Formats: sequence, C-alpha cells, structure tokens
Amino acid sequence: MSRAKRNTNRPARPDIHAVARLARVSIATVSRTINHVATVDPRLAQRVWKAIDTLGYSPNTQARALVSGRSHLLGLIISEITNPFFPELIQGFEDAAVENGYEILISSTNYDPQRMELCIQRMLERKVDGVAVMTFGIEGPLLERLAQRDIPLVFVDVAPKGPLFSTIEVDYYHGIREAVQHLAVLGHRRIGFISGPLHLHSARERQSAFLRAMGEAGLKLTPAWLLEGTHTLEGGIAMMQRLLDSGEAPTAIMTSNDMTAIGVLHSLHKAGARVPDDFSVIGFDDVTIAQFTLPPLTSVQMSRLELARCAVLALRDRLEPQPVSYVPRYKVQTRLTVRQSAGLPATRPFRRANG
Amino acid sequence: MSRAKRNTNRPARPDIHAVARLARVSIATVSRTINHVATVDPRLAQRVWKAIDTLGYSPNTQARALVSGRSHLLGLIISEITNPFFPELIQGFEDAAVENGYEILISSTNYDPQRMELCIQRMLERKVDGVAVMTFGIEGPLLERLAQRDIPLVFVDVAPKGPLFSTIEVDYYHGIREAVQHLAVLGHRRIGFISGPLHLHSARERQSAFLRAMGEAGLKLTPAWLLEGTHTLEGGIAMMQRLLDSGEAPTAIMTSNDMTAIGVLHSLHKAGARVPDDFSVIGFDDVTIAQFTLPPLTSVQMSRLELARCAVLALRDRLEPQPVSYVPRYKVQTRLTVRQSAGLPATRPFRRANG
DNA sequence: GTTTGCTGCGCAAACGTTTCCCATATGCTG
DNA sequence: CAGCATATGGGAAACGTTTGCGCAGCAAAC
Repeated sequence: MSRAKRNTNRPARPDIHAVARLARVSIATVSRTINHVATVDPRLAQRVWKAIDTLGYSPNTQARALVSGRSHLLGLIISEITNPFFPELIQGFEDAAVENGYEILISSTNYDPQRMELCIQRMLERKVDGVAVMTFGIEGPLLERLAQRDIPLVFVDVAPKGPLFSTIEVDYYHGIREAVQHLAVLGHRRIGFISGPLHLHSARERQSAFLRAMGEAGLKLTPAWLLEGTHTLEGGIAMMQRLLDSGEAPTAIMTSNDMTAIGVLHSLHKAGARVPDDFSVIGFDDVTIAQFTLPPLTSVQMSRLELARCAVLALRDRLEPQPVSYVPRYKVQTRLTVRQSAGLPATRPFRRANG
Repeated sequence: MSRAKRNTNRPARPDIHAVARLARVSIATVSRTINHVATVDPRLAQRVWKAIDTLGYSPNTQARALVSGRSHLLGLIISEITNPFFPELIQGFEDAAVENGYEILISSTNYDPQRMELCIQRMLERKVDGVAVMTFGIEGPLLERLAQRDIPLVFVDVAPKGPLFSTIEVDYYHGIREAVQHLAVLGHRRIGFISGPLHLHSARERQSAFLRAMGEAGLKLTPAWLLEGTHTLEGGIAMMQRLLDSGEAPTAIMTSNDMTAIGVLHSLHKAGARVPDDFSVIGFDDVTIAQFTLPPLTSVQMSRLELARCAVLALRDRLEPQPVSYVPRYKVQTRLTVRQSAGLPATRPFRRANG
C-alpha cells in the first residue's frame, strides 16, 4: 500500500512502454516514430501516433538527454537584464529557440567577468548544447578560457577563432549613415557625437561608422564635438553639459546608445533648451523606452529580434548538420527610426536662460 | 579507433565511477557524500571530496533528475518581458533561485491565455519542480485547469485553493497611503486617480487602496476624477486628455502603474503644462525608467526583488520539507519613492495655451 | 565465548529513453 | 524454386545517477 503505482486513481504519466503496449509494437519502434526515423512502416507509425495521442504521452526530456547527450537547452548570457536593450533580445531568443525545439537558460553577468565564468559553469553543468554570449564588452583573457570549453558559442562583433565559434556581424554603418544624412538634409552642418567607452569594440565600431558617414556627407567634424561617454544616463548628462559649457555647441548631437541620448535630453531640459527646436538629438539602439521619452527619440535601430534569431540560427547550424550547400552568414542591419527629437536647426544659437 | 574513449588527449568529463575509483570507495558512497547523507564516515567523505576536487568532477544533472525525479528547475511565467516591470523581477528570481540551488526557465505569455497553457506545457515537459505565475491578469477558467497539475505553483494576489498553491500578498495600501499623504502635505486637495483595467484583481486592489487612503486623509473624491485606464501609455494619454477637457481638473494625478503616469506626462507636455509646476503626478511600480523620465517620476515602489524572493521561497517551502515550527508568510511591502514629479499645487488653475 | 544491536559500506536495481545489432520477413534475381 | 540482398522491427545494452537492501564489522550485554 505504501509504494506508488498502487494509486491508480490519479493516472501516472504514461511512459514509452505504455505507448508501445497500446500500439502493439516495441519501445524501439515508438522511439523511432517519435524521432521521425524514415525506416518505420507508415501504418505502424500511425498506430503509434494514435496511441501517443490517446495516452497524452510526452517523452521524458531528462532520459532523452541522458542517453542522447543532447539536452536541447540553449544558454543565453547577457550583461544586465534591467538594461532596456536586453529584454527584447531575450524575447526574440526565446521565440526562435522554441521554434527550433530548444528551451533556454538565461544568466546575466552584471558586467562582472568572474560572474560570467560562473554563468558558463552553471550552464555547462546543466549540459546546455550551446551558448550565446550577447554581452557586448567581452575581454581577451576570458575569451581565451571560453575557447577551452568544447561547446558551440556565438558572439556579437568579436570573432574568436575556433571551430566551435560563430560571430554575428552588425552593420553599424548603414543606420548611422542614414542618421547623418537625415540631419544633413534637415540642414545641420554642426553635428557632435558622444561615443561609448572606447575599450568596447562595439563602441569603436559605432564611432568610426559615424566618422565615415560624416566624411561621405561632406561634413567636417569639429574635434571638440567628439566626446567619449559611458553608455549611461550620467555619461550623457555630463558630456552634453560639457558641450554646452564650451563656447560653441553643435546644433545636433548623435550618441552611441539611447541611454546616453536620454542623458542628453535631461541635460538640455535642465538648461532650458527645447528639443528639437534648439537642438536635435539622435540615439542608437532604439530601445523600447525611446518611444516614451519627451519628445520621442529618433534613434538608429538595431533589431534585437533579428540579432537573437541569428544567434539561435548560428548555434543550430553548429548543432545540427546542415547541407553542404548551406553557407551561413550572420549579419544584422541597422536602420534609422524617425521620431520627433530631430528637426530643423535653430535659426539662432541657443543662449542658456540665466539662472 | 572510431569510437570515443580512445581519445585520451582531451580528458573526458569524469563520472562518479572515476571519483569512486580514485577515492577507493563505491559509487554509492560518493553519491551519499555529495548529498551530505549523515551516515558516511568523515574520513571517507574527505577522501571523496579530495577526489572530486582533483578530478574536477560535477554530477550529471540529467541522470540525477532522472532517478530522483527532481530537476531543480523552477519555471517563471511573466506577461511580457519588454514590459519594464518584469526584468527586475526576473533578476531577483534568478538570484534567489541560484542561491537555493535551482536553475530557472522563463516564458512570457504576451497576455494570451492560450500561450500561457503552452508555457506550462513546455515547463512540465522539462519537468520543472515548481512554477511561479507572476502575470498579474490571470483568469478563472485557466486557473482551474492549472489546479489539475500536481506541481507546486505560486501566484501574486490571487489565492486559488489547493494544497500545492501559494499566494504572495502585496500590501498596496501602505505605499499608496504614503503617496496620498505626501500630496496632502504639499497642499493638494484635488487628487485624481487613473486606475488599471478593473477586471484585473491587482488594479482593483490599488484603486480601493487609493480610495481608502483618501478617506483617511480626510479628502473627498470627485467621481469624475476617478478614471479607468489600461495600464498603457496610450491609456494614460487618453485619460489625462479627458481630465484636461473636462472643465475642472485636479491638481494632482495618481496612477495605477508607471506606464500610465508616463502617458499623463506626455499628455501634459503636449498641452503645454509643466510638471510639477502646473500638475503633480505620482506613478505606481517604480520601474527602472521612472528615474529617466522628465521630470523623474515620483512613484510608489513595489519591490520586484522582494516579490521574486518570496516566490522562490514559497516554492522551496513546498519542495523541501520545512520544520513544523516554520510558518511562512509571503507578503511584500510598497513604499513611496520621492522624485521630482510632485510639488506644491499651482496657485492658479492651468489654462491651456491656445493653439 | 556467544548473542544482540547498531553503524556504515557496497551491490545492484531502478529511472525512461536512444541506438546498436541481429532476426525475421519480403522482394528480387537467376 | 532456391538463394541472396534488402527493408524493418525487436531485444537489450547503454547513459550516470540515487537508493533499498543485505551484510560485514564492532561494541556491549549476557
């Protein structure tokens, strides 16, 4: 009486044997049917599927993983989930993963390399099939150690060598060029740029894309208007302050990410300047909250959904043999999203309201 | 040559047998040592731990889960990850889970009850040990069906009956009372409230907390100033518009969540009103972006970290036998976070700038 | 010196799959 | 019609753990 099984009042979750019994086949056939092995007789397969349906059977993932060595679990490592950049990325990653029959494990590093190692550790213990490292600031030595693990990894921007690694390239230039052109068409000639921390690969890429776009538009950059920010609100506030304090300010400011742009908005608000009447501002990333700022922020969009989809794809390509004809190329575009923070240049230079 | 094992150049991940061999004990003893079974001789245990250390062994989670029936996986179901309310919740949940030796599986329902069922389905297939349902709008019939599953569940606000269910209560009143008092002290007598969709339990709770707090502060509510919003930016914009259009508007507006409050800010900005000079605004939730609005939003904070911690605790209490003396009580507080969107009431009624 | 009781270790049976290998049935060729 | 190649299903061995059960070994009691 004490042991289970006796309790037939609550039907136990059926296992593969129950299905086999009902379909009058062996468990091997059931397994083959489920895994769509081609050699199984269609009539038997139909019997099996019917049995599966009537019993409401679903295979035990643990057992499956144990014997096959494939967990169908994908790891996703991000910097910081409260950074508005990442939720959309996660969303896309989840969708794409589930679409491909995978489940995901998320971890955030909070920009701490040590925590990153712990994350990878935990994921390896859970036997993930592959990991997407979507934190943008990844350092050399850590990358080296990651290379030891014999597990597929995918990165953004950085391209470590190794047969198990993939890289997703971002075409920063396309969208940034659109933004510069947009400002140029509106009549701006004096454009400033607040970059991210330049030790980050992605920040350098964005800045050089900006410089190139300026050149192509025939605009000359004033060196004093090229400042290094921190990809944070505070950095944006501080750098805009500096621009205002210097005698001559640009009429338009582009930034390396949206948080910086929001900082710029704050700085300008405090100084009594109006956007876009006195200054035009264009951000980068087009995070969700860019729609909610005052005024709604014009920003260069980098599609997180696309990025996530690429990441899942890259991992899948490593995990499931693809036809030789298939030559993957993981690249995501950037595009300008026009809202209301950029307009015609002010006809007369802004004078700070005396306070 | 073809099969693995031969490749001793890359050391295979050691299993429990390797540890047993090195420590000169049986695998049973290794297992017992790892699981801190009391009956194992300390000297043997030490040998085992040493062997584990030198080999860098970590047990295979799949095999463990298969035989023990416990996956040490916790499910977390949320409404929508791009809603700024949830990332912090996830962060807290992850931290608390890892702290207790669990890993987490996240899914978002996008407010679709059908998708919610799929989420639960997927999680059951992964054999999660318990699920936290942190979506605020959960409906009756769905709840019924959830009750069928014999797996611990934890909810917010709603309290389904069942031996496997837990509920986390939120003390909405505390923080909302603080907000009303704050306004009252500043001198506001005319306070409006934009609620959430009233079919949501949590929205009703917040509204009634507001009404009670108004009563206790000796303030009379003008019925026309009690409006039903949608917990979205658009709802906030529309309802604030209505308040402005009606002849007489309140001097302060409280809302049922921060998105609504941000909508109010937009509406006021468009009408040319200044915050807090012309109107005071107080939100609810204190999401991260409340710090970034113009002006930074005063808001009633409900700690997502605390909420998440409670959820993990509630699940753990169901999963691991607790001493009888332990009587759990899952309750989270709310508190006012003062920023800059509430100030003294305007001395003269706001007149919309003619446009 | 024999019995009893207890402690703590090892043996081996699960857990629910996948997959290798072999047996059988079937079709085809000569 | 015999013989062989080929398709297809079943038996059973893995996968790496946990855990029930039995059995040594030892101390205490008679």
